[in-house]
Parts: sequence; C-alpha cells; structure tokens
Amino acid sequence: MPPRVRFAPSPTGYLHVGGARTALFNWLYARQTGGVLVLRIEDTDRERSSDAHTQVILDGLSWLGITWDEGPLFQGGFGQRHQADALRLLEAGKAYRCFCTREELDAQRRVTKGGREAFRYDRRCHRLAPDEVQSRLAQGDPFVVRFLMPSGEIAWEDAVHGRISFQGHDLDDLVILRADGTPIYNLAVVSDDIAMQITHVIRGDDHISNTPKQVALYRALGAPEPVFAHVPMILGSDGKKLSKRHGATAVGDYQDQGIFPAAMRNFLALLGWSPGGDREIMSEQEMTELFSLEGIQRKPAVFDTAKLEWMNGQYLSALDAELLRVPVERQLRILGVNAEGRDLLALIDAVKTRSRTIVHVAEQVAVRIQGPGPRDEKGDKLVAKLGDAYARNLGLMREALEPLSDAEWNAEMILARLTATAESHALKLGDAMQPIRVALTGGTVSEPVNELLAVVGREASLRRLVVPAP
RNA sequence: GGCGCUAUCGUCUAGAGGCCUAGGACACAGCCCUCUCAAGGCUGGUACACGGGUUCGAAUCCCGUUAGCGCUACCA
Repeated sequence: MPPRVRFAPSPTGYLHVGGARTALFNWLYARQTGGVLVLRIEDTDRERSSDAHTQVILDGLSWLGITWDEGPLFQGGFGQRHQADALRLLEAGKAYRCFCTREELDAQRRVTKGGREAFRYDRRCHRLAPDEVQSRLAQGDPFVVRFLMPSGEIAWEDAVHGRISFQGHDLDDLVILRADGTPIYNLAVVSDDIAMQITHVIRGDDHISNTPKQVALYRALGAPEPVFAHVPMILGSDGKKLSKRHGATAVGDYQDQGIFPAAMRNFLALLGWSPGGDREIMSEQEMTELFSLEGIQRKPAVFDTAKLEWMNGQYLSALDAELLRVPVERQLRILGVNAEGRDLLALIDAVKTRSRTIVHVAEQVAVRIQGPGPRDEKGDKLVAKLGDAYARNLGLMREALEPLSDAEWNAEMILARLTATAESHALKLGDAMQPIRVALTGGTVSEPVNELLAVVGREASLRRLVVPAP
C-alpha cells in the first residue's frame, strides 16, 4: 500500500517558509514513493482562521509547484466525527467529563506555580461519583471532555530522531472536547489522520511534545500508529525562531523579490536535508529521486538569504532570456524605463549571468538602456562610494538593527540605532546612511538618492527600511 | 521549574571507528580579469562545545556537564 502523507497548515497567517518546507518534504516523499499527499486546512480555531489566509497558503503552495492529490479538506467540516471519537473514548472509560471552570483551573495552576513540579490536572473530576456527574449534567453545568492519560512509557521510533520516549505521568489529561463540543487540536489531528489513513506524519520539530499525547490517543482509539518524522525548525540569523524581525518570512515575500519557485524549492529542500555528498543544485526530478527521511538533519537550520539569492542566480543564469522577458518588462515599468525599440532579449542575455534576481536583471538592463546618462557627477561619486560602504558596513547595520524588537521597528528607532552604531565604531557611516536617513525622515528623495536606494535596497532586510511593509 | 530535542567552519552541510593533518557550498579577505558589475579565475583564514570513558584507534559509540531551542491552553 502506497504511503499517504499530509500537509496540515492552520490558516492563521501567511505561508511561512518553515511551513513551506514541511509541505515540500511531504510532497517529495509522496512523489518519491508513489504515495498520496493530502492537504488539510486545520481551521478548528475559528477565532484566528480566515478564508483569506487559506487562499494565501494555497497560492503559496501553487507558486512553489507543490501539488496535492486530495483536498483541500477542511478540518472544521469533520466536527461530528471528532465528537463521535471523543464519545467513544468517554464510553470506554478512557476519557471523562470535567466540570472545572477556567477560574478553578487557573487557581490550581497558581498553587503549583513556583513548585518544582509541572502543573498537571489533578483528576478531581475523574473521581466524581457517577450520580454526581448525572446530577451536574441534569443541572446543565458546562463541561469539557478530558482524555485519561495512561501511565507508563509512551515511545515511538521517529524517522529522523530515532527512538523518543516520554512517561505518561509527565503528561497532562488533555482536554479533547471544549465545552461547546468542538474538538481540540490533538484530538482533531488524530481523528483525521486515522480517518484519512495517513501512514507518515512529517511535520515540524515543535510537535515532538504533542506526539506522545497523540500516540496515546491512537492506542485508545484502537488505531495503528503512523510513522512520525519530525523535521527541525528554521531559525533566523540570530538563532531564534524565524520571525518577521528577520525580514521576509512569508513565501509571498520571496515571490515579490523576484526569487524563482525552483530556486526557492531547491534552497528550502537543502535547509535541513541533504542528499549526502556535495550535491546542491538539483532538478525537481533529482530531488524526488534522492529524497529520504534518513537524510533529514536533526538540528535546526538558519535561514541564509545570501545563499538563497546566490542559488536564485544559478537558476537565473541557466534560464532562457525569452522566459525572462515578461517579468523583466514588468520590472522595467516599475523603474520607469522605456525599453521601446531595444533588443531586450540581447540585453537580458548580456546581464543575466551576473545577476541574482529579476529585479537585478532589470536594473542592469536599465543602466544599459539609459547609458551613463545625464545624472550628475556628484551622484555618481556617491553611488560608487555607497557601493563600497554598503558591502563593508552591512555587518554593522545588522548589528545595529537586529536587537530591535518588532515594537521598536520604526523609523525613529532604526535611525537612532544606525547612528549610535556608527558612532560607537567611530566609522564614517554617515555617507552610507544618508539615503536611508532621508527616506526614513520623510525628506525629499532626490534623483541620485533614488539610485543609492536601489543599491542599498538590494539587501532584503534593508529594503524593508526604505519600503516599510504595509 | 518540569518534560523533550539538539550540538562539525560565521551560515547550509559531507562524515555512519582508521580513507580526516575534517571535504564541498554560501559569506568573508587578498590578487587577477574588467568601461560598470553582487559574473568569472586563483589564493587564503576559520569548525568536530567541554569533561570523562569504551577501543590498538573516536568528529563518529557510551555517560556526564554546559549551551541553545521547543512544548508546558477549553491555540494550532
């Protein structure tokens, strides 16, 4: 029987590069083994889910060329099955009703807080006498359904980590059904994965601690357990979980920056997976042939934009100029350059091997069309100067900007940090920062300064400075 | 705090006991080429977290320490 895998994002945000990579691994595995990829949208958290987010995720996957065989299925549509499964557990004595209110639970948490034990529900409602349960039910008291976590070892053979083991008594009696009868994540996932006959669960490392709970649920429900493969997280350059502060994290951001889907796919595949040896640039077919769960890395990987751009350049150089024409034309329009009467294909051919993105190709084509042009001499000098300063001071800029929290990410703070860093290093960053300063303080951006911005703005993180995300 | 995961150049990684005075790629530095260029060529520096074992031999196996990360909801 061919494997059945699934990608199960929750539509509470954009398609994050980490999610995209998880989808990619599932896709590669399905393609390689002749299996089936199910796309399931986990929208049980109705507060945070939205149709718009679902669409963005679907678009992102399509852009990356990740196709699914079944779905998209919406978890919200399976509420009845989830409830039925919870009921089965309840009737089998493997789950129980809990009448504790949130306030009572909070109070219990406060008691154990500060102690050396973790908070675990004390099962007081499990000890309720049957007739008391009946009377509270008759009274109409709201209740949730809790899973009675079995004691003893719960272990599984993880396809990337090897054997992972937890003790049942370290795990809480998790709530599986809310007071309104809707399911909680862990139940919904297990119920769905069983119903959809998923054989391999390939997902992020952050789910490792959910897995023993889910394994216990599989056993209680009498269903065979799938193979679990937990892939490592993707981190920002500071070793922290990748977030907006690190620059672009949504797949759509890279689409906007002129990254090719094939390059993104190749890059993402290599983040946490290696075919062994020195292979790096791989076609879709090579990737699917070479892919294996054993080749997945155990440690988290840092997302390196510079390497992504380099890889994009490799794909760009190999692409036929004809395929580049439309996107380059679009980019030229944005730059306000008229390519009428020019042999655009020849121009693209001339610059594509030394470019990294479509944006870069268009910029170089623009220079060739306009020539050295009528720009003023002062501006030229500044451009040259900034080019050098840019490379040299990039590290310093990172140093200046990375400590900023999301809340501090505004023009004033950025400007203050840049200035302070320049001063603390006793370096003449002033010239290099001039265009940024002008842009940030809302001053008039003159023509030469626009050129400077184009140079500086090539670094994604800095582009966000001059063109703040809406 | 508890539980769990992880640990090779700055980064992505190769490496499954001797092939390792640790290889490749990105980045970086220098030189060359060059009307521009983040293209190309050459050269260079930088890594097995630490401490104990096991073994004739350990980056590779075991234990401990340290550090990082994840989870610890009627979120997913």
